[in-house]
Amino acid sequence: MARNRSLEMGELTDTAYYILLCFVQENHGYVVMQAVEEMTNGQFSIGPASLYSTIQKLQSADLIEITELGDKKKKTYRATGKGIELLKQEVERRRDMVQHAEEILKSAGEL
Amino acid sequence: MARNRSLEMGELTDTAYYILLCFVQENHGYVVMQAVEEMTNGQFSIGPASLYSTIQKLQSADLIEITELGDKKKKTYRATGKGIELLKQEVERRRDMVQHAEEILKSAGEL
DNA sequence: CGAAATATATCATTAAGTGATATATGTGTC
DNA sequence: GACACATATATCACTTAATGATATATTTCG
Repeated sequence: MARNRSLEMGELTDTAYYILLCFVQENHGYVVMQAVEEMTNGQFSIGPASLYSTIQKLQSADLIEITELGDKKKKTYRATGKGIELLKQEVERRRDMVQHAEEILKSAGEL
Repeated sequence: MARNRSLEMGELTDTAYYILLCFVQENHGYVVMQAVEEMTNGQFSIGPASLYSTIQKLQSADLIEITELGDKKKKTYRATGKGIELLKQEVERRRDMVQHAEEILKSAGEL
């Protein structure tokens, strides 16, 4: 859902949502690719190009931050307070999307 | 989320999701703009450019069909069987996305 | 050592979303 | 009947998001 200027608008695309979610815990970028694949049983996957370009955007928007650990060669990231807040908001928005659909499908006899 | 080739991959962007949802009931395209605005209390909105370009894509993918009514001047659309199935699947995917986030946020003490 | 997994990065391209704008029809009202 | 306003559809040019392909270190372990 490449919704235009989604971060500026306070919206997360599915890709950004999953990446931000993985950084609620301090993690390497690489972990995201595996974790999302596993979480969704392969339904959704994020490749390196999407991963690292989205990480840069999340960082610019101050939603994640680099957390330098002992060794300087690997980078780890963690969601900022602002990132956590946006994530919660976006969880809520998706919950609403599910509810909207349930109502309409139900009243059409499709559920 | 402008997830690339989302329709081919069997995924709906948020925009496509809401448009398809509005066509569970037979409706004019125009209704979508108002209904989404109202449903989401203005949080999410779809302009004419997004609306009609997405309608064309949904139609090409056989997810909605034109239903010619009495007067030939207005077009109404309705989700196809295939469209309803994909919509249900995408509702489920979003439900999962919410659940994934709840688990991680909860175990991080953020919920 | 050598292979495989881990980890990060960039380039060029495709797809999605949008702002701006145009146009026609319908409805009510003064 | 003229005017304003909402309804309804459409397209162009542009920006942003996502990706495929590819490259390159580093680490782990047999």
